[in-house]
Amino acid sequence: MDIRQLRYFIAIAEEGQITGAARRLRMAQPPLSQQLKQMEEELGVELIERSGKKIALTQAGVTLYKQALNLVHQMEEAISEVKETGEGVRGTLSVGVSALSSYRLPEQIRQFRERYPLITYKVWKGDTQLLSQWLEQRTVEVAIVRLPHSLAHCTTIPLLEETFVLIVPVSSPLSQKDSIHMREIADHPLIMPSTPGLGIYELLVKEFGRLGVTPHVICECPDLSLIVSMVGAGVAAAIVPRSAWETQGNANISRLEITGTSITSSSAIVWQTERHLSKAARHFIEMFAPIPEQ
Amino acid sequence: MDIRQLRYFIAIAEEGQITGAARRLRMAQPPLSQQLKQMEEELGVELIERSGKKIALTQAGVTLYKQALNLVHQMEEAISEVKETGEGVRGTLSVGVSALSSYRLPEQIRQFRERYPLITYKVWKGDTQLLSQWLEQRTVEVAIVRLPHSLAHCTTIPLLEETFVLIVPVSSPLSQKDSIHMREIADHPLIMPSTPGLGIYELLVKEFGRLGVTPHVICECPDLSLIVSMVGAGVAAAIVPRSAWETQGNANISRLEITGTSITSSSAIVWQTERHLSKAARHFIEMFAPIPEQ
DNA sequence: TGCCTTTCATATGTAAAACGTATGATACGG
DNA sequence: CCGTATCATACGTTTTACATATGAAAGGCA
Repeated sequence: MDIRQLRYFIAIAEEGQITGAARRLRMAQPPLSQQLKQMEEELGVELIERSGKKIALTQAGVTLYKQALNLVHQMEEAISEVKETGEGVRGTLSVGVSALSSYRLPEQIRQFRERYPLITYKVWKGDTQLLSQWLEQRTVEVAIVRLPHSLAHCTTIPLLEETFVLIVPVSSPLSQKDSIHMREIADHPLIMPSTPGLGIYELLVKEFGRLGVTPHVICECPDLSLIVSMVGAGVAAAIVPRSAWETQGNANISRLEITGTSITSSSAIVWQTERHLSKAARHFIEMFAPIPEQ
Repeated sequence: MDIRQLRYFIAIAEEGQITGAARRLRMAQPPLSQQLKQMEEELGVELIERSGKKIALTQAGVTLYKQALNLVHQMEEAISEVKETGEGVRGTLSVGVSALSSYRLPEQIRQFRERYPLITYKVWKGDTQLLSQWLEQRTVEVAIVRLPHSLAHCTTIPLLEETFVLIVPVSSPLSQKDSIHMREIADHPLIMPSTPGLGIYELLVKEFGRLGVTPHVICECPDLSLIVSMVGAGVAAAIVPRSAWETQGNANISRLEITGTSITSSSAIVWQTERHLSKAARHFIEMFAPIPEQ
């Protein structure tokens, strides 16, 4: 018993005759009679009542008809779901994010969902070491990290570059200003974003060095929302990517533009070069940038 | 795409390799690879990731696996349901009853349900003319009537014979007695069961005639429960089959054995001889008596 | 590293199954 | 009563699923 035979039976049941059903199925009548007979033998049940010219469904026939409708429908549903999954319009996307990139993910997912509303997500958050492990084990297919990173065997596509801003508590005298020179920042206690393996901390320290000053770092923290909380609580000021301010900022915090420097940071989307990318992941990446040929 | 291929894919997914799946399916490995390839082409989707020796399901593969499990299960359910219907352990049984037999039907159905709990019922109640029409149109498959009847082209199996009893209101002086002679009944006003086409009325009248008396019939009624109600209300006495008293009797009614006669009545189960009987109907009939060969 | 084993893919032949054509049997309608 | 329509049977053809033989490539082990 297979789906083809179920389709045959549906046609027979709905046409009320074998000849008509055969016409509808664009096939000859004898093989259809033959298939019907075969089904009856396989099931050990009469499916139609043969009284001369006309046929009528037996009870078993009615049962089979209902079931067949259902099964054929389900089969079609299944096929289209598999196709959609293959095309990446449905499926599960596993994304790893570093702590310093995670705050942008919700917006990225929101945007992606507009185009591919059937995709579901698994989001993992961890430091570079964990991300590397997850990429290796295929726990995640893609990761979003801060550049520069130290992930091996990966293709990296940088996302939008962004400048840094200084966020300060509104209680601070600095909150009266609109901007501040990089060199001047070194005079104030600072909280710095820092995650093992991520280069932002080194990048900033090197830039301070180029300007001949040493920052007064009172706290390193890998979690941006925690940094923002600390600033909001009046602990100190912090240098953070502009988008971090835009998404996490609140009334307790003021933002100062940083002058006298041109350092930027960018997130990047990363995946293992040699391994297979699901269509969903491919689409996700392509939302930001074209994927280079292997 | 058919069920067979779904089974193949389930084996591949669960074994994690094609060779092992082929072993489990008791077939050679190449045709299985071939079928898998064919499915992928039909769906336009990669189902497994080939990285050398090992295989892993793609997202589309996972989707298909889940769907396949579901579909194969549903197919098996459907097949067994159809088989059960064909064997008459499931299905719908349409029964017609004459008014004079209907009061026994609940017990018959209760009994039948013990053996075939999956059967559902459609019960129709009407006079002989209607029953005949219903049998003809296949509105009902079988009918239960009082003998003798006048149904054409039907096979009749008599059920248990039963004698008649006289039921009287407890307010009647007759209720003091245990039995009464048939001839004596003619002295009292009577309600008689009577349905067009059913022979009970004629049977009883003829019996009175044989004894040289004429009954004093003040009411003819085709509905037994109505007769019982009337007796209970003190309208008159009534001659009814014994089982009618047993099932419908109540505290307002006394029963008297009838002596001086040996007339009996029996219900019978009836169906159209030349037409197909569903297995459910066949089993229902066989609960009471073996079905004669055609 | 090199060899062996395991696994998947390809090629080709064979057996089975589905299908089409031709034809016969039977019932319904004019 | 005959013509037409429908289902069943018989037989040949095509398609397709399967088996065998063999090649390619990757992982395991010395």
